[in-house]
Amino acid sequence: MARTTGSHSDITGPRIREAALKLFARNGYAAVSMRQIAAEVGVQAGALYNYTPDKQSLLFGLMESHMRDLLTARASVSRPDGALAQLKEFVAFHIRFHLQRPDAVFIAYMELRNLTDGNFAAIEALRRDYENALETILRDGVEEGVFDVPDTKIATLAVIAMLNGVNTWYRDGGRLSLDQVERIYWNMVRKAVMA
Amino acid sequence: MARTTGSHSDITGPRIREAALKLFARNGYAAVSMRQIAAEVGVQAGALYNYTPDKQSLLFGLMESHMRDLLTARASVSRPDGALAQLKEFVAFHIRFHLQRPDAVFIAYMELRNLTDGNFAAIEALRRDYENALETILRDGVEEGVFDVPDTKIATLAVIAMLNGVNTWYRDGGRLSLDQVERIYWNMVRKAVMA
DNA sequence: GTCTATACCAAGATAGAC
DNA sequence: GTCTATCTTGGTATAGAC
Repeated sequence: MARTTGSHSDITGPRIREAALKLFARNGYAAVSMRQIAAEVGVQAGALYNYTPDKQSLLFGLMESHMRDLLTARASVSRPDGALAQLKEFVAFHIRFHLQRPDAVFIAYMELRNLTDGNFAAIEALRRDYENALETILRDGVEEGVFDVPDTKIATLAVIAMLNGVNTWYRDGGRLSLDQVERIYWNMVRKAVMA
Repeated sequence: MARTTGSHSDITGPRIREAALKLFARNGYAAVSMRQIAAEVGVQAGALYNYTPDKQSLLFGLMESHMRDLLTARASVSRPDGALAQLKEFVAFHIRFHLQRPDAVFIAYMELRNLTDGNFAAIEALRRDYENALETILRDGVEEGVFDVPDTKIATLAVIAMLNGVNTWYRDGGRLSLDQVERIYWNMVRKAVMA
């Protein structure tokens, strides 16, 4: 949809971010040009620089928003009693949240190496915050005697790695419903860490 | 190490592949230039084209070699009796093989989107072969009654995702020895799929 | 087999008109 | 706020001398 000259500051910004998200996820940050992003939005390349100082900031903004959304969403779900119930809630939350925004998830861990050092550190700090939420649950469960894991840090990374895998194969309308996927993964996670 | 004019066909080829492997893993295929690879080897950019028709072939060659190495290595390990013992052997094999070549592993699944369609299909076929080896073990175990998983395909992907996670954090000389890592992951995998 | 030189093109980013 | 035009840099790949 080609655009003509005019003023659209209120909608162009978000559209640039949407276009960049989609293109970065599909082709990779380094392989996507500012001209491609502009074409997707329907403006000329120069116009992008009214909204971002440079390409790197565009990438960082996308990743930072994603991580903050994740932490905010996680902070606002109900917290049941007991480590087992909390782990179940975490698994459900993680799967649903990540399946709802596959592009952002993909970027958030495929494009880490394309961040400048400072930006990388900022994203890593947010990621660690999220991992710590899960590790706390696992540690509590070990104390309660309901979980048995020799190393909570490694168990944390293992569980997250397993859950992230869902994003590589799940498709809406596929063989399994979201509820089924959630149940299957919850069972594997539960058994893996149970005493 | 700058090089002077001369003939070095027998060593330059492998060195180009090594340099490309390292640089692609560190910075990403799209972000690495042929000039950078040449500089790493110590030749001029034009000389690379005596060894590869283009950059894409260089990437594909690296990924294909890696996948073939994986399948060959997997085919040549001893196959114990019983699904439980085979799963244990698989976990140990997978962790050790992948930790021995982190750069190739990283490329093999981060750079899939930079392959042309035909090259992508070839790599995916090899990957499926490897996944099928694990799925066969899980199916056998379910038949034997030693495993209980509702869906062997998903369990396969979940186990591989969990094991691949080791590559993101393990470092030689770190807090845990390779044997410890192997034991911890084997315990989680075993419990996750056990009846 | 490698070099130097270069053709050709596309990248990120900026300037100034409207 | 967006456009057109352009600057500058660096990309892949090739040609031809040594």
